[in-house]
Amino acid sequence: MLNRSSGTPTLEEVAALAGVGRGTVSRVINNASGVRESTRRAVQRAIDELGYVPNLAARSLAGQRAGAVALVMTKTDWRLFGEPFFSEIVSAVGDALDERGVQLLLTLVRTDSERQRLLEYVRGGRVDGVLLMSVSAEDRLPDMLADAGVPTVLLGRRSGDERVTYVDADNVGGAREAVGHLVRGGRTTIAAITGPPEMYVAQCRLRGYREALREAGFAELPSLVAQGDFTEASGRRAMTGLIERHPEVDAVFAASDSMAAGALAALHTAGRRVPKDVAVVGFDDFELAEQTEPPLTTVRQPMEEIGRAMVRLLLEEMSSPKVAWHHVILRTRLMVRGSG
Amino acid sequence: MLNRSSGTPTLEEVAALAGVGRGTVSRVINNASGVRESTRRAVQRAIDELGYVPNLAARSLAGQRAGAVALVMTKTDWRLFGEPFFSEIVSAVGDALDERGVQLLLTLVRTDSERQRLLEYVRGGRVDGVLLMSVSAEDRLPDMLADAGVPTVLLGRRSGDERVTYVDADNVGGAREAVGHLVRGGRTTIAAITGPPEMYVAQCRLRGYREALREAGFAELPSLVAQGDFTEASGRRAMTGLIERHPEVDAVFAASDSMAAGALAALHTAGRRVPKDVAVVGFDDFELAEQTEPPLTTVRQPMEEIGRAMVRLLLEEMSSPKVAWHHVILRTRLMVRGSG
DNA sequence: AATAAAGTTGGGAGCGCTCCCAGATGCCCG
DNA sequence: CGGGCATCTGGGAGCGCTCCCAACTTTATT
Repeated sequence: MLNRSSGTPTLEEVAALAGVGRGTVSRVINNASGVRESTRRAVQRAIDELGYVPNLAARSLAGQRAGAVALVMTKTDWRLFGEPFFSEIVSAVGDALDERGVQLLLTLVRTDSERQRLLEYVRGGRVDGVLLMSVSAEDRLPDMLADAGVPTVLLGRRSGDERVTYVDADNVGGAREAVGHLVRGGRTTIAAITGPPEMYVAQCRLRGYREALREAGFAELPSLVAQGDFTEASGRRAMTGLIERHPEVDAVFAASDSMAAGALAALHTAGRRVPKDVAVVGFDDFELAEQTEPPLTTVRQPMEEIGRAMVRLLLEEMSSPKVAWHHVILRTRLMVRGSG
Repeated sequence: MLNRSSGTPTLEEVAALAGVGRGTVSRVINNASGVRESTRRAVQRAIDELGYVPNLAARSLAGQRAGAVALVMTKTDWRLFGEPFFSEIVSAVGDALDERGVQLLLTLVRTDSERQRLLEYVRGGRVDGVLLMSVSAEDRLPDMLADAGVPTVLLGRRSGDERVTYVDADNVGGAREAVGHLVRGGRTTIAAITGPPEMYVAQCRLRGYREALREAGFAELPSLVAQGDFTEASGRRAMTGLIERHPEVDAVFAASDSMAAGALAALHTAGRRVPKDVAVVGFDDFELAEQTEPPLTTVRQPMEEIGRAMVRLLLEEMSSPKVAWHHVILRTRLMVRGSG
């Protein structure tokens, strides 16, 4: 009985209308090769006429795959959602996935029970792979997923020898470029405000700062490095201390825009003019960066590319038995604005 | 052949282990009635032993429903994601849905093509219902979904006579309470900074302001009402104009926290002290509100309840043939902080 | 022109689950 | 102690699709 013209049309109905078999229609909608062009067109016409949309459930059931991947973010990420940083990645990931006909499941992991549920989800075959937004160094989730045999790609890495596939920006290079820019601008006493030392990304950015100073032939004063925790308040505090210790400071590299904004505030309070007296450079290119007074010079990560790379690696890992960890490091770009 | 002990266990394997039929296991995992307690326990034991997780795809295919709902947000919403406003709703929605075993699909609709894709998705039966975050007045998406026969619930309404099920906060009441608070604080020249007049939510908040003035027996001066567009910059501009026109202004009700923050900045520039010279009250209770100097007194919407109500209405509409539009208006709460 | 080698196509056999009905079982009452 | 009714339980019939192999066409080769 194929003539029930009610409800959503099925593949079988398309086949009947086009006068071909199910297999052929399946090949057409999956863009598989081995279909004569004329046949393909006929099938396509039938699809359009019926307004056929493949049933996802049937597809996953028969195909033994979910046709969906999870984009997991932790509580912390959630906060940052409004930032271009994340929304751009999510957009890029969404686009790239859509092109492949893979569904994106945005998943929020805040508590341990939610983490457990994710694991269950994944093991239950509801998703074929997992994309993890920034994970902290002590988070074992990536390893658990890997152990469960689930294709996984990380955004950023937890340490220098990450054993899971990841995509990261060139934090060292970005920081070096930023500080190099300060050097070329004639600054001679360049301070740094770093992130938590246990975070790999903070280590990288600090390393870039050091390398740039060395390249410039500057001595490296430990007292010129103040530690923050990536928040605005910590940036303010760090900058205040820096001014006290080194009143002669004429530039500062902050390892995040938030801290740079804090530094800006502290400099303002201390009566220093930016960029005249002190140049400030941040990192991330958050929304915030364009709204500060003056607008922040900062290092931008190629979000679009990062998102696309993550998807590419994940799909690769999904299709072929995992043979290796892939690591992709993407170049950053210095956005020169008013602050330095 | 049931003894292939490889891969994910199936319902059939659970049934075999428990010594019952498929139907019984199905009843147990779906919490259906009509299973003897002893049988239920035996099945549960088998489920635990095998670590059985139902296959979602098979379930939707057989059950003729997707078991998922989409939470749709527009480009604008995306921006606001970091705000408690949205993340709280998403959390609440996610929790409520999880309890019902329904999957949440976070969907981003930025372009027309994405809007088209959503429609296709929905029509393709990939989701059973749609939750729409703030939609603008001229957006026809809700109607299109309704026409397609898809259960839909809106957050907020597009106009006074919205013909789709929605959940909204009591914007009028919230504004009235905020302005009433200003009145009780002894303020006599209370200005308002409104949102775009074509937005229903802006109209409501303005109405609340007017009602409160009327209640207090104050005359309503049109020149005391300045228009903004919910952004910080517009709030700053509006406040500057207000100060020029009415140097005697001693309080301002801003229809959003962002605009209130802008007003704060403008007042600061003009040398007015807050709350001594001018009291400021916002609306939304965004993250921002606690960080301003001084912290912003504002109107908070019951996000948790809003999210839960949306889910409840959606599930209701999904299970029963749509017979009526449901409208739920939730009470707001005035958060009194330092600014007024 | 015959035969081999590609290139195409149809459709059977499930994927794991829900729905639903027939059959089995248990229980109460006369 | 048997009939009748309510309560449980088993399993057949799909849900719509992909995979895959056999069958059929077309084209190239000798």
